[in-house]
Amino acid sequence: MKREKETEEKIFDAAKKVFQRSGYAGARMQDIADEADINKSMLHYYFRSKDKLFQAVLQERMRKFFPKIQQALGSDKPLDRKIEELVDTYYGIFKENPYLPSFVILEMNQHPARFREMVRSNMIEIPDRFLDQIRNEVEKGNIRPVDPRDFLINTIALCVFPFMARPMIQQLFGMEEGQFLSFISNRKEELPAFILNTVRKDTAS
Amino acid sequence: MKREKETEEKIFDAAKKVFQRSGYAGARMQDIADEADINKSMLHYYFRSKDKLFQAVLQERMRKFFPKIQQALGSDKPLDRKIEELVDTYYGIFKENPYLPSFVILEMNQHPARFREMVRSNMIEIPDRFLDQIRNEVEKGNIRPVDPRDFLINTIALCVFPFMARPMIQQLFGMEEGQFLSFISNRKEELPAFILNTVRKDTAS
DNA sequence: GTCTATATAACGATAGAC
DNA sequence: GTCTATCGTTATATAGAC
Repeated sequence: MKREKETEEKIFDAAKKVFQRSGYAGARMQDIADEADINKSMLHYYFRSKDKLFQAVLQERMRKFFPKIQQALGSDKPLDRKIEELVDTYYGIFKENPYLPSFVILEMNQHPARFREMVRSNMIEIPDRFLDQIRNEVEKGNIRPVDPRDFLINTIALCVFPFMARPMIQQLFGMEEGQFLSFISNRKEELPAFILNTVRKDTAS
Repeated sequence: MKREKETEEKIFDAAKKVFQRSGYAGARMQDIADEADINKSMLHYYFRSKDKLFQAVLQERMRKFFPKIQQALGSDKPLDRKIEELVDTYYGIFKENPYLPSFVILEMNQHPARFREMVRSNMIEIPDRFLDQIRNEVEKGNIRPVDPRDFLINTIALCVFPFMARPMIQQLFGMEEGQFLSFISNRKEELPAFILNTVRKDTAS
């Protein structure tokens, strides 16, 4: 039957929405049922427990997004093009999933063991090609001597942070929704330069 | 009596710890009581409700830390010295409050209205002196044309992000606690350069 | 598979003795 | 002020009719 798949999917989509907005502890099974417009019992029928449903959501979110990042990091493009592509990837993700960054940060810190296990079991790791590329650029003298891990953290931080800190940014700078979106959109243009500059070589050498 | 203040303080300290680690929704009054080694009823005797206790904690956290940031931003130091001082300030705070960044992000996104009201009522804002300073450096041609808001976001992102993403960083790079701390400590030395470079002027002009 | 009704446990909060 | 006992609610989860 078609109905079967449909119900499970409606529940799952609703769960993604609610868990991302409220986190595990803040989410209510009833909220998810309401969001899916489905009887609360069905949640247990399809997923047994809140914990199981959450695990499924977390897993799906990770499998959907990390590979995209990994792919961008692991491509054979030159560094400047790679960073542009990475910025594009991040913005594409967050445009449609604005709660994703704070959700990941929340669950990562709340249940670090569960989170790490999920990273490990999904074989999420930083492509060697990227780390080697940075070391290579340093050796060639194109960028200044830098720990590749620092550079990666700089990159992700500059991409991700504005989305996580959105409420504070809007309050401090008096932005409405639309103003924030256009600010973010403008920022995107500057972002590759910000990122690459963090490791740009001193010219007064 | 001395006992009075002591109990209230023990509760408050425990509440800070538990709320920062677990967030509002994830925190349990019993956990706080246990952490304080005090009867659960006392929590209500001194603070009436979980919500009131949380508000008190959130308020205290904000009043303790934001002024330090504001002071660093608003000083009359030259930009490079100011950034160094700001990095110092952030690291000083997070060294003793590792859960603070993720806690703020969590509550900011979970209860944006309450958060904004608290920002507003505590008159937390970005010192004009800082924004003017950036505009001035742009005009003088010392840094490249940049929205002061972008520069501020870059600064905070590069300082704060590693503390929020700690579990992921440790997992991806296979770091133990000690290794993370020494990584963070090394990073601190590079940070002012990373930050200032994001807006450094092109030399190929 | 879907619904209603209900079991069961957890949690915030209060009453009342001391 | 501090404790024990307990109330009232809400949350997850299950039983059972259809």
